[in-house]
Amino acid sequence: MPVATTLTELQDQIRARYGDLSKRLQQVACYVLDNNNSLAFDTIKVIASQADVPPSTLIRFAKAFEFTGFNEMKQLFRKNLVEETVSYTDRARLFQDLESNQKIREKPSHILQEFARVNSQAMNQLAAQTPENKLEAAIDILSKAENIYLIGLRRSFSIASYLTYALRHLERRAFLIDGLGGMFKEQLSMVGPNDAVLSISFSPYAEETVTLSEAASQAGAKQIVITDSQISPLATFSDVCFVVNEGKVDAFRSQSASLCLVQSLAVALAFKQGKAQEI
Amino acid sequence: MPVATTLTELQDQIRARYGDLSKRLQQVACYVLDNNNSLAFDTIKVIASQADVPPSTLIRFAKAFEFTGFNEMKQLFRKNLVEETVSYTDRARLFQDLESNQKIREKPSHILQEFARVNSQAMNQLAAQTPENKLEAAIDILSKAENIYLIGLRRSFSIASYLTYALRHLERRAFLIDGLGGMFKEQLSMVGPNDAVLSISFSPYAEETVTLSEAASQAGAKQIVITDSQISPLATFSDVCFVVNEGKVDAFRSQSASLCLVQSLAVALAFKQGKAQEI
DNA sequence: TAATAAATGAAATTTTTATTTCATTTATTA
DNA sequence: TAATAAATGAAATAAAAATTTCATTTATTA
Repeated sequence: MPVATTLTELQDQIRARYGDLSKRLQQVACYVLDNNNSLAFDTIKVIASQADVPPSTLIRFAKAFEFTGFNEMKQLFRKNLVEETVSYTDRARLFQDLESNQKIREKPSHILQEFARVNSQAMNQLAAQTPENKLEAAIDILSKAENIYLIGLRRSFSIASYLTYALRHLERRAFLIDGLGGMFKEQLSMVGPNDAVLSISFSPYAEETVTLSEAASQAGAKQIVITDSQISPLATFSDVCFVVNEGKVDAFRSQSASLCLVQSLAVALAFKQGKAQEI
Repeated sequence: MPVATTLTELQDQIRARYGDLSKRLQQVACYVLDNNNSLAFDTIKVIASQADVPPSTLIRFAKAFEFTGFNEMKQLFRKNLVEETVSYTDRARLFQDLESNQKIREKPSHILQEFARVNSQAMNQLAAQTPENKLEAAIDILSKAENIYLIGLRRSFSIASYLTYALRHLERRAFLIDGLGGMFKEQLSMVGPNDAVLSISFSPYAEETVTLSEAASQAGAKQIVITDSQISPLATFSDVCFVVNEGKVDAFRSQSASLCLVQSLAVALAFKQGKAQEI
């Protein structure tokens, strides 16, 4: 029997062989099957005392399932725990380590596959980590705003322009600050306390975005921010701040999670307005 | 200031004191705020090398926030990860049971979760169904084109604008047809046989996109098309046609798969050009 | 039941990890 | 700019972990 590479696999193996294990190993098996978090986090010593066996038995157990040591087995539990929440940055790095074959890494289909994988993970993480009340707060701001200004430059421009499109379809007064004709400031000059500004900016933070956000903040407008770090310069002015951990393939940062967030906001707003029409 | 007892508390403290920290400690602060999973799992050595500081700095950081050592701080991250996983699982189950409950279906967090799920599926399907040779062909066209014109209106504008941004960063001569000043035709008037046109359009197909594509085709330019059906009007003129099946939440069609495709094209092109710089 | 094999656990050993120390660099202040 | 303080990082040390060893117990079988 080959060594298990996922937690599910391992659990199946344990159940299959349970009857043949010695008394002590059965005791370990029970603990292992029922305490995933403990296995992921605790040291051998702690696990041993909780499962009421000596440490050496744990190592015997791991070796009985073809692992080179207890730590190797432990990795399955960690991987499993992380899968639901991992920042895809870490995963991508891991993948690089394993996948040293340059020829394969550069194949377009492989890149597409990697992006799909990485983006899935990033979006699921976003969904798991974004608290209900932040979303509610953002939607509340958007639904009450007289005018909504969208700021997103360079890399973030596409996201901002999508949201503008969606908001317009919801018949909201949405204005995309695009700096056409160099008129950044002019485009925001009418912003007031009844308005909302949604800014999107990722490192390296576009200077104009920060300046404009600050200006809007001083004008008393409500601020929603989408950014990539808790200490983004934009976070300071924000009423609601979404920190999005985007996926990466090599050095290439994705945008999917941000797009997903923005779409969700638009759809939730549509429901709130009772306008469930197509976007 | 008392020692933090939850991750949120710690994050607040870090943000509050960020400005007063030394350069190295700020560097640690950034890493700590943005890499929860790494903090929960990795050893000091690993974290230190990823944050690019010596191990001792990490311990200084922990002590600066009143912890007795780094491990004490680490516990907050572990606790948080475990709690998060639990609530995530619970939520998922809850929604399955109550799928028909309108109140829940309209909750923003549910919408976000649904989009994440649906988009993951769509992207993975895209990756699985897009043949290598189509990708190769598209990249070949892009890499040989003298000028690249991007057409995407309304819903597709954000995707087109993202690709324009990416191509510009790869130092390709990319031009976004945005119809500024009503000059659609004029923007495309210079297109010739050595150029490529990439059109993006989904049902209902924007009339201008179809017209422009046709014109470009007659001018002898290579055509890459991203659309949602084999029988899209654009498919006719195309040299390479990607059919993307986007995810939907209720009637709301997503864009993630298209974005994923477009990013993959850009990255693959970057590799081909040997310019693996950040996009 | 005696002889043998398998399982077990305490303790020693090895390995890894966290922490401290201290010489050096960098920033601040007089 | 000299003097002083703060910050830094390499390397030593301390602590803790994982693993192995081996004497002892328990089970198996001739």
